[in-house]
Amino acid sequence: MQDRVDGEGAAPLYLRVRDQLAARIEKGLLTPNTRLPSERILAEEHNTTRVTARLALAQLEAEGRIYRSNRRGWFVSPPRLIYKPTHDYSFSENVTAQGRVPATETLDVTPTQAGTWLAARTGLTVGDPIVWLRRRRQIDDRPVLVENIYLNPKRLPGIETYNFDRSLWKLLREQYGVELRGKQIEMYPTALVDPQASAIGVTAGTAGLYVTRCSRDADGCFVEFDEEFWLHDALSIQVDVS
Amino acid sequence: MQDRVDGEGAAPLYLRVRDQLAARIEKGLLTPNTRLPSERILAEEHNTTRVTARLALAQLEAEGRIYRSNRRGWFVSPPRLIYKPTHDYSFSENVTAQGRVPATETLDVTPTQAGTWLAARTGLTVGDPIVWLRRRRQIDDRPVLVENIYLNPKRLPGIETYNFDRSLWKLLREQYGVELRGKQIEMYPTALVDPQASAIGVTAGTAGLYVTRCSRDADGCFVEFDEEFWLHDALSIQVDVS
DNA sequence: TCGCCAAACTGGTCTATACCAGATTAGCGA
DNA sequence: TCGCTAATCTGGTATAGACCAGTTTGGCGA
Repeated sequence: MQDRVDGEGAAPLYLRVRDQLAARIEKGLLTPNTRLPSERILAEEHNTTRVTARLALAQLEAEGRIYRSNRRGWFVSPPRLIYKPTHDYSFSENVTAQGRVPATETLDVTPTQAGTWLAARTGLTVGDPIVWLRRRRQIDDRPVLVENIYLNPKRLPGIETYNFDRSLWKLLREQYGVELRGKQIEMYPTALVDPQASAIGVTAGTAGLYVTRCSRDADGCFVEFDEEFWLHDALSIQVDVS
Repeated sequence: MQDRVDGEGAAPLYLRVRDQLAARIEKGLLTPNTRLPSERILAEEHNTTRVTARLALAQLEAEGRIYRSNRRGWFVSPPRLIYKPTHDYSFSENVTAQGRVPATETLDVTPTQAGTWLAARTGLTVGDPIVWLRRRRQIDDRPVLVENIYLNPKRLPGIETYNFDRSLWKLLREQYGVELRGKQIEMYPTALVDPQASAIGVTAGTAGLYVTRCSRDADGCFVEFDEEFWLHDALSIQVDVS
């Protein structure tokens, strides 16, 4: 009731809080990966409550300008990684080339069999052997994606014995002479839910981008199916067609 | 305090509400474009408050399973439109081919000049003439995107005199003999903010997908630059590479 | 039957508060 | 100096209301 400076066409309070924070970021007062004032402080600064402060923060989060680290605070998002899913660049090389520091962790390697879902997308037959690989990848110590990779052991015998904390693309090329040719890519924005949200260390419901990629070698033989769950603010996709 | 059926590892209440709604949708009890129970009803059904009910709804919205219509209620999302930005399909044909009903409205046509931002992305020089076209496109009466199109009048003389409530791609081909060749596409998830949010009729902060496309003809001459703001649940992107 | 208006209903915004669990930090004791 | 503990701080979840501005609907009157 106290400080209604606004005229008739005033924006909602939470958008004004948003604007004030956005301005601080644009002016460079808040730089990438620095912590924002806590929700309680923000609420106090604007004579409002945490609920409203959180609305403003959620808005900026949806825009990809800030992100949250579980119970540690809100941070300014770094620039998006430019990602060209049609290229064979390795994640590590791509991240490094953009002046960032990549890291990869293998979460799990399991030999299994193709189910109906995978069979329909790869052309395999249900029951065909598959090596299922789960990895988490980071940029500058921030986990930005988890992935499920389904490898074809018929084309890649002994693949499960390798170490996967490096470029898979290099491994395929150097050890198996694979030249990837055909690729079908599909992607859409969606929220990350468990188990992927937990694996990345974010709350279920955090905005993400779901990307799948089916790769074949020069003979059209199925090599790998990749399913990536990205944080929505971590990347910008580029595709060039000629 | 009353109905804590949960053991020690119970999920938060808002996720249980989410699960119950998600199950109703999956079972087909709630079909695309039908209205969900109101927030107050949902809160009552689960012996909780609107705040918690809204958390559950926001979760499903982030997943792209439901959408909101301003002060009318929450509705089940229809399937995503499959969209291949590397193809020259017209929006109308693509939507029709998937059994849906498309519509296009021209919001604005303005002759103007290229600014630094557009010049950098198109190879034009600052000050070059441009025809700026704004359109809104719908699927089954739901607005799903707004777009800014920047046309090159040097390559397309008299372009501003046409009606744009139809396929631009057909217009270019039939009236100007344009065969689009080179294309640079960039996209990333972000929230829709004004003026795009208002133009689509959603609240600022609604999740979206930002897509830009720079098209050239067979001679490499710049034809059009397209900037699309999609609702995040309305589309699935597919790219095939060979 | 038709058109209008008021009531009822919807989500949008907001206050004020509470308790929890995990992360961080300050300080104390070995 | 080092390591541990306890206090403090953070966001996560939740309650219980309130008022507003559009949308829809029901009923009344012409």
